[in-house]
Amino acid sequence: MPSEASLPLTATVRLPRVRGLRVRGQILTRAAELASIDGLDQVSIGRLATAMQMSKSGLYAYFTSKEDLQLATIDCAWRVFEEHVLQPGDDAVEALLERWISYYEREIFPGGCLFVTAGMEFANRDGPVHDALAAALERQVAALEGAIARAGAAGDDDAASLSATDAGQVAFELHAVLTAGNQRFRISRDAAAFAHARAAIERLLA
Amino acid sequence: MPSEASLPLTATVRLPRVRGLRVRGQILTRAAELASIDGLDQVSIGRLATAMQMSKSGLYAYFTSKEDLQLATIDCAWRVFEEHVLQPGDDAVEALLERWISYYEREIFPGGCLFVTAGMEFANRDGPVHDALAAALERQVAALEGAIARAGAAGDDDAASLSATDAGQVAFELHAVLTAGNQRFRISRDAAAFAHARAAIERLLA
DNA sequence: CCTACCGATCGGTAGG
DNA sequence: CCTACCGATCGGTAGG
Repeated sequence: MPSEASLPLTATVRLPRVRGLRVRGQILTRAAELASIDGLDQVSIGRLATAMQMSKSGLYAYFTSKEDLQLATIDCAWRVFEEHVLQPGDDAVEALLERWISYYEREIFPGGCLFVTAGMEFANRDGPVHDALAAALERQVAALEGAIARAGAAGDDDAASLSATDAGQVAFELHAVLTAGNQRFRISRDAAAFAHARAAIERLLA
Repeated sequence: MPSEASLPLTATVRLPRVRGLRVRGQILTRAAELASIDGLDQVSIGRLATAMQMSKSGLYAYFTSKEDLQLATIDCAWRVFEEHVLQPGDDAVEALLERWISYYEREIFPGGCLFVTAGMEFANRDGPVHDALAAALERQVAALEGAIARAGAAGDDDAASLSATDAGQVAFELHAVLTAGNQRFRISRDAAAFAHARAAIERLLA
């Protein structure tokens, strides 16, 4: 029995497992791209398999069901959002907001923010996918609220008066303006939407 | 040939045509309800036929294709929006905005505003359905802009300074806040979203 | 308005 | 990871 442990299991098992994780990541990235354009539900197992040049049942080696795939896709998309908007160091409100708009503007997801699209898609349904999307929305607003509160605590010029009114209220308004910028850019295909969003933010922070 | 005109065609043709229009209206109302909940694409001919207790091909007596049905549904939903929000007489900005929020709050469409849901659903697609939804969004913003401009012209106290800044910018922000209220109410199922929206409006008009 | 049908695609499974 | 298959549903048509 102890001899089992000395077998080169790490080599024969861990390597494919690492590769499997990498492939899984590639599938999820592709799924998030497609979902941002067409919505989560439109990303069928068949279409995604074709896009990845594998068979449908090949995908089922990585995901147990479509819902499982959708949840993993949301997770992947959230990590992308965090990486581009929340984590890059400078957590001043203005810097955070500019990164946020720029993340829409540069089309990090080719179809715009996945959370706006998929959020409304699942708004009226129940279940884990709805809950994951609702949680992502809450986390987005909480990130804004946190940045406002931190700015107020640091004694920032405008920011202090901002959090004095109500950080939650300002966070709602900022989030509304940000997502409206994305929304109007996607639907009207007019980059003026971002100019509107930036002007609104300037007014809000003044 | 002139005798044809004296035949009672009006009785045998117009009556069924009137009934046909009424049935068509009922189908579209049901379609708009379902689409507000699940999205336009999820309203399949089969599901809608079952909901109306008729056969699929029965529906094809009223619509030539699914796209035709979707365009007619958008038309129907717009008329409902107009009736509840735009037309009721008092075109002061505050009254218009209160009707708008109330229209979300009372769930005139059971799944919230069809234009927000379907707008994002078709945001990245091309074709007549996208164009119809984009036009509806533009008309919504234009209605807000018009109300602001009229208030400014009438020499309203706050309103004059409002349109002085930029009616288009204020309309963008009001629309952002309105739709964000609907969005967060649908996803988070928390009526506090409307309190946020009302507070935002008060701040914007002050 | 109906029944009956078309080919395509859906999510998912069997068996390897 | 594959082929081959399942029942269900899709948009749409034929023919009445």
